[in-house]
Amino acid sequence: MDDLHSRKTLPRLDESLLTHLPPFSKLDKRQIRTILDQATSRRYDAGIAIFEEGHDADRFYMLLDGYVRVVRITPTGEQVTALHIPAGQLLGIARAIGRDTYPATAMTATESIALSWPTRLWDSFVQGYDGFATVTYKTLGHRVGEMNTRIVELATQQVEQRVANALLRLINQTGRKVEGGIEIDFPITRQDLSELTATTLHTVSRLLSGWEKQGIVESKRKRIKVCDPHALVIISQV
DNA sequence: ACATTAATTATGT
DNA sequence: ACATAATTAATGT
Repeated sequence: MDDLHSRKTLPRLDESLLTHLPPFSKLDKRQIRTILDQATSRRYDAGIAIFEEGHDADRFYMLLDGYVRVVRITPTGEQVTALHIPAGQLLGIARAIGRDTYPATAMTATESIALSWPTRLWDSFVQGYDGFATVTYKTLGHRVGEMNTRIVELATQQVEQRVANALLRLINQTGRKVEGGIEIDFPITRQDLSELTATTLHTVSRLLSGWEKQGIVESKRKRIKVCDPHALVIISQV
């Protein structure tokens, strides 16, 4: 509410910001221009809530840089991370699934910047822009699919397989190739991993220590590198 | 098979 | 120096 009127003379956003991103890739320059002119851009520090579960979904967002964790808070106050969203994807699109409040909280995992639009523009985006609807519903479908498989994992697999799977997904979606392995591209703690897998940070710590001795992973504080993805695949399939 | 508790050590500002 | 992160062992369900 109080951060909007500080943007009178925006350093005019460049059109190339959006031209490559799937939801907008089919649009011409003029369309992108009007979309950008309606957008608000904002920078977020790491660990900040972009929006919170249950609040009025007054805006929807396009993450331009950084990573965001979609988090749900249980009645007992624990956090459960539903999924991670990398730069270049939409978030807060409650309107797309017919809601007027956000179903979860979006926390920045890194310093991030995002564009946002008032939710009342959503319908005009869907109707007026070719490819916007199909692409967003595709990523939406992908997300529920992922959450679905995670639910199955939580119900059927045991802890070691779950964190192995979580690590594999993380390096697939947000992995960065580095010497001798793939590293997760944002700071992640054992606590974070435990929230992803519904276990404790202690168990995660033990597992990682064990894997580290076997040369499967390597980790410093807030950094995890997977050296032998295949070994994790084996573990995850026991 | 895993959580909880607690004590200890390491690491980043 | 201080807070936050990670490890480790012991005990509990």
